[in-house]
Amino acid sequence: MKSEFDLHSFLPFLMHHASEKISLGFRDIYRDRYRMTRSEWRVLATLGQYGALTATEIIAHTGLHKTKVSRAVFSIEQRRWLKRGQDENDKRIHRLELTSQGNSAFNALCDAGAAYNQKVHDFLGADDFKRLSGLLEKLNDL
Amino acid sequence: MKSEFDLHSFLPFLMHHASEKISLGFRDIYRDRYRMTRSEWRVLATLGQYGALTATEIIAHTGLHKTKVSRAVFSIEQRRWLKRGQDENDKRIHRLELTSQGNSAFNALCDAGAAYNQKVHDFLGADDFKRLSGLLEKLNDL
DNA sequence: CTCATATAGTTACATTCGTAACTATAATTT
DNA sequence: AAATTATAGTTACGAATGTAACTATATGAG
Repeated sequence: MKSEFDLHSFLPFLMHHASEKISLGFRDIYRDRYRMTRSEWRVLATLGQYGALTATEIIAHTGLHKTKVSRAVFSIEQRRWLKRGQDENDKRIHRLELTSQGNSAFNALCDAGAAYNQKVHDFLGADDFKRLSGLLEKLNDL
Repeated sequence: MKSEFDLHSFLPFLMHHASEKISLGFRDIYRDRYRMTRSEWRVLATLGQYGALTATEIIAHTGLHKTKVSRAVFSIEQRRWLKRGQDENDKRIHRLELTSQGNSAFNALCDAGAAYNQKVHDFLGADDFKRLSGLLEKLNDL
């Protein structure tokens, strides 16, 4: 073992381990209720939160790979949870927007999500939760 | 949009986003140099750090799914980077241990990993880095 | 205006992944 | 000891993923 290298302070490991734990905990909920993948849930939630967006804007918000977004949009569209609107100025672009059914599903999952988030919040305590959120946001600028 | 629910304080999103950013940054290194997958790198690193382990112990350390570990071990074994030793008392178990070639590869990646980790460390600053590591470790007990 | 380059998004293909079923061995019960 | 249950690890198979190539449209240079 190299002395300068320690798995316990190697951020890619720590992050990935914790992230899997946290995201998989909530995944069970949307997977069991709606048979959604993680990408689909993230796209739904992003559209639910921000309203109409293009695929590229969803990518900017989520960091998802463009093929994941493309497939998730297709799949959510097939459920009739979103509709595509043509953009007048740029025919390459679709304005993606949740239908009322899509919004209902989103709202239902928000409730579950808020409850889940609260559980983590309580576990960490308000201060540490806030600190963690802040640090994670800061990493986005790396 | 539900008022109680905000993507910017929803931990599964924050964590996953940040985690992908951080782990993918380093993945380029082991992927380009050795054509390794993330699971393979994690298994290699775990064995490098802790010495001989069983597959179950690797799972305990990393949180990886058992099929990922099984496949990663097979693949690393094929590179001659690890060897399996039979356990005297329990024939189901293999003691997995890096060969000297495996250790060389691990050491080389440690150097790159330490450099990468340092970059993040410098970006966050020592205090925030330490705080973040601590919070991530705390989440393992959730 | 035409040609070259860039961007938005989709798709084909090969790889990777997760679930569930399986084999082999160990531990426990009766 | 035989039967049952539990554990370690592997594998088959379908689902999800990433890379690279592709289509369509837009933008910019000459």
